[in-house]
Amino acid sequence: MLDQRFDPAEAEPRLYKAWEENGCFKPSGDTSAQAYSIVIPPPNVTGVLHMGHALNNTLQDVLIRFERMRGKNVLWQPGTDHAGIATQMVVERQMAESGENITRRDMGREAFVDRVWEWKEESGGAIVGQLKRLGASCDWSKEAFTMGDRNHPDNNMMRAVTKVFVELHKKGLIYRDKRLVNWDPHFQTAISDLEVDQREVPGHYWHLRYPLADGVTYMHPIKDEDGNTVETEMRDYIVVATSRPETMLGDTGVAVHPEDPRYAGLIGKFVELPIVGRRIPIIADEYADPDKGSGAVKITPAHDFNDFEVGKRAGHTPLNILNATAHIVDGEEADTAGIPAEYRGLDRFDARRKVVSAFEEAELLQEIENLKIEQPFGDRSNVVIEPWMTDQWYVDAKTMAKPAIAAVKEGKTKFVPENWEKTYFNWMENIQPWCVSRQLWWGHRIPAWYAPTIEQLESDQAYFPGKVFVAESEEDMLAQAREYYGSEIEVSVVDTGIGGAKIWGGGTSAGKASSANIARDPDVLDTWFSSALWPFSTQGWPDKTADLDTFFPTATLVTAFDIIFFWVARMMMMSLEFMGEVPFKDVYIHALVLDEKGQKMSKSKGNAMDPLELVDEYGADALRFTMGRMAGQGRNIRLSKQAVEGNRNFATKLWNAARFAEMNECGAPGEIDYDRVESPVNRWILSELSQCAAEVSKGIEDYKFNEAAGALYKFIWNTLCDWYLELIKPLLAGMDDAAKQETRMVCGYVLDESLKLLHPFMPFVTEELWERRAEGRAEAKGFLMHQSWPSTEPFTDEAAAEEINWVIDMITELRSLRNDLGVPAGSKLPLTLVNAGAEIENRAMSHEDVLKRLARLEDISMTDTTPEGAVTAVIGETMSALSVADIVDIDEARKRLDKELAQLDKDIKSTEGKLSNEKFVSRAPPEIVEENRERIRDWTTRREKLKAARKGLEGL
RNA sequence: GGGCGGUUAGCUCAGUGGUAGAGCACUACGUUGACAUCGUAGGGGUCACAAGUUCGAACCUUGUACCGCCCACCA
Repeated sequence: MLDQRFDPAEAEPRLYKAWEENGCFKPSGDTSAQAYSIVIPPPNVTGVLHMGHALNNTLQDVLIRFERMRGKNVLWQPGTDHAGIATQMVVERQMAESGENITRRDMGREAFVDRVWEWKEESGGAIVGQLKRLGASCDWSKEAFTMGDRNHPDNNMMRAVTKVFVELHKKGLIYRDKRLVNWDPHFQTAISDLEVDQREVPGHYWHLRYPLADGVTYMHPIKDEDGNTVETEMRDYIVVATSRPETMLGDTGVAVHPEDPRYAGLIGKFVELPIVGRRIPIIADEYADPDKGSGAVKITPAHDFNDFEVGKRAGHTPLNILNATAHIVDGEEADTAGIPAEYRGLDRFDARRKVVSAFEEAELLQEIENLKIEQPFGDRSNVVIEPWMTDQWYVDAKTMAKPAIAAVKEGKTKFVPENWEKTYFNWMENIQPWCVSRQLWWGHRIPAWYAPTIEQLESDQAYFPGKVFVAESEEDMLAQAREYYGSEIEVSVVDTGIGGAKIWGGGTSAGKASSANIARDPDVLDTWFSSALWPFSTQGWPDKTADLDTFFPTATLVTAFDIIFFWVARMMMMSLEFMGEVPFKDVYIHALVLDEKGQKMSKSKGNAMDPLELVDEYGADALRFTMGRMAGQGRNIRLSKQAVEGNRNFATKLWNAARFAEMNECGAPGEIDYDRVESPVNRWILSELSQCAAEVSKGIEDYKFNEAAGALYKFIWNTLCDWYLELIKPLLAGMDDAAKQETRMVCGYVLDESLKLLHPFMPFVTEELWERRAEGRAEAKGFLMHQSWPSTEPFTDEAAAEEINWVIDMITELRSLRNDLGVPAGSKLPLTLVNAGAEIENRAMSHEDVLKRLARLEDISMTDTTPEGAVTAVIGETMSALSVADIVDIDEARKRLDKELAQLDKDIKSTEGKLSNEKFVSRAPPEIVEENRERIRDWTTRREKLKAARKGLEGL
């Protein structure tokens, strides 16, 4: 006997364990079947399941369970991402909080990395357990990690990353370059453009006067509000504006537009840079916009991306004024830039204040403008990013993007919804070199080594970068080195163990002429570098494996749009380069999960909903179904607790339908022969079922999860429970054994088929019912999750549908009538059908039990003449008489008829108008015209009957 | 500055040319041994605005307004 209700808290862990222990998530291995694979977007190993994960993984699991039931050889590849900065951050924080009073630098690189591994093994990957609670049917035996397994240093994940780096380097697609990067002074590492957030913050423009050198003056025009020059003023200075005054310490020039008449005479002259006293030239460059600010712009090539380009054009050597922690430089660099002692070592913001007050004191501060400015912030550190000159490794993304663009253009990979292709193209066509080196310790170490060149060695010079060896292993590197140096020179590998890009900038003393010290690049690769290989590295690449053959390329990638650039684009590039194929056929981009007010959920806003709490409260099925029902294409999803509650109720509804089936001995018949089903109500539900099956399949195939889930909701609740189960009650309680047997069989069958259709969305409650409806069935036939997907062949019986729909309409209208006329809910009415005609009379008689039961009728009789002293109404097209005694509100009956007559008149009139329009009749498709004609005929008949009924009410 | 999307019932949203829909909320009534995590019935919308295309527009076109988001080096 089924319990009163489903208990997710008890059932879900039990069912999940059973699936897992029975290897249900593994591919079927049926090589004759089509392979279907999805790689999970690997959550950070530090991650905690949030709503985005819940949506993302629910949708993947729906696809996976659907295709598995359709008989494909299915793999859902799980795993986690080592998440360089995030993980290093977590462990460092933990160390700080533990009171050990030891920093990562105190520990040294090796010990720290060990510590991170320990953390990963002990407390990392909690999210995996959370995915299991959602019901994710990943093949956990294949769980992967972007850093591989430290106990097997030869693991393929490590080899894959190294191989890719080395080969790209060989092809010239990875190179070293010294240029401006986005430098994060908090983490002291370079980050990529994508890891920088532009945020609007309150700020200022300081308008600074730079005195002209050599006594030069010029006439500056003063304009009025309309832009007309009203007077001119003689100036011995030029005004520049900046939001970062401290950068003036590194200015190498002032640029004006070559055609700006105001400054034409100043080009080639110099300004005397305050504070540092350096003479810097006024140059002409089109970058200077005459309409912005004063039209003159200070140029700081070492600390601004635009200025870098301008400086390069003008032949200026960039002057670095900041160190890795964004303090003003000291020592040699400070000497070069002429930075006064009192500025050296200052924090950048202290330096800013000091610079501003120096200008103020010198009466060179023309104006301070208060406004909002866009500033770059590190997306993880939340500190202001500085453009900074460093040596880094870059991937030539521009070259690699070309095939990736073509593949989408050719339709080898499709975006769903399609409009995301635009976003993809826009990004790819304007792609910048991808900075892949990070000054961190946690990650894939760059397989590059630096050594002195032979010339440097001979002259005992400091070397940097010297000779660069890029190799898949230290042995390979040493082989290269021996070949390079010859047998005379001894080679030894040293590990400086110190991170930070600048270590190479200072120069390292060379070894003696007879021996060369070689040091490995201390930096690691951007986490996304290894994530980019995920679709093939997880299948064993670079080894040739059976899994790689079978499951690459994958079928579908399911992800949110915010990851298109970080991940999708890079997987495309890497797959095409190394596998010669796209990594996935479809990219389904789903919505973001927002709160009820449409705000992004975040911990800091305090509006984050915890998916696990919802699972605790309502069950995983309810949350999953909610996600499914809301996952249309494009839109954001606003999640509310109420919605989840409603879908929990849906699960309860299903559960109770199963209880009803159990009580009425509607068992599990297995396959049934549709042709032998006779009763219209049973034939009708079978046709409704087949339609539902088709809609669910189509919905999932087209990634219209909301349509699939909506069809299920409607079928199970509104069709199956509200009507079918009610309509068969008389049959199940009746004396006709044949009909009873047939109905039990069909009811049981439809319920089982519904469980299959619902399973991808609600795996737990359906699996539980599958087993509970026929004890031991799981053992005999296997789990529900391994059953075959229901047929989507249409089964229709129009006659049965028409008949049952007539019954449904009749009941609905009678119920509505009773309500409107104030008939007490408990009282049973006698119903008389007037001149109904043979077909209707037959229907009424064959469904008498159901009509009486569901419309609360005393009895049903037929007559040829309108009865005296009765209230008549029109139901469908049949005039029906009800005894006056039962009707509480005759006035309401009149009103009801009047209202309906008025509406009918209006409808008829407007449709007649349409039909009398010659253009409509001649140009509209004939079936539409006919539809309108028929409508008028029906309405007119009905109107006649309504009028007669209304007349009958006059005297009452 | 460029791009994308949105505007339909009180709320959250479906609905891509043929009589405006669902869930929740609301109102009334609850009887039938699957279900009160429920049932039955009901109220509620010039589909943001304007012009156009069409026999016919929530839907196609153009424009306007407002709201989101993404990308971009404005001193």
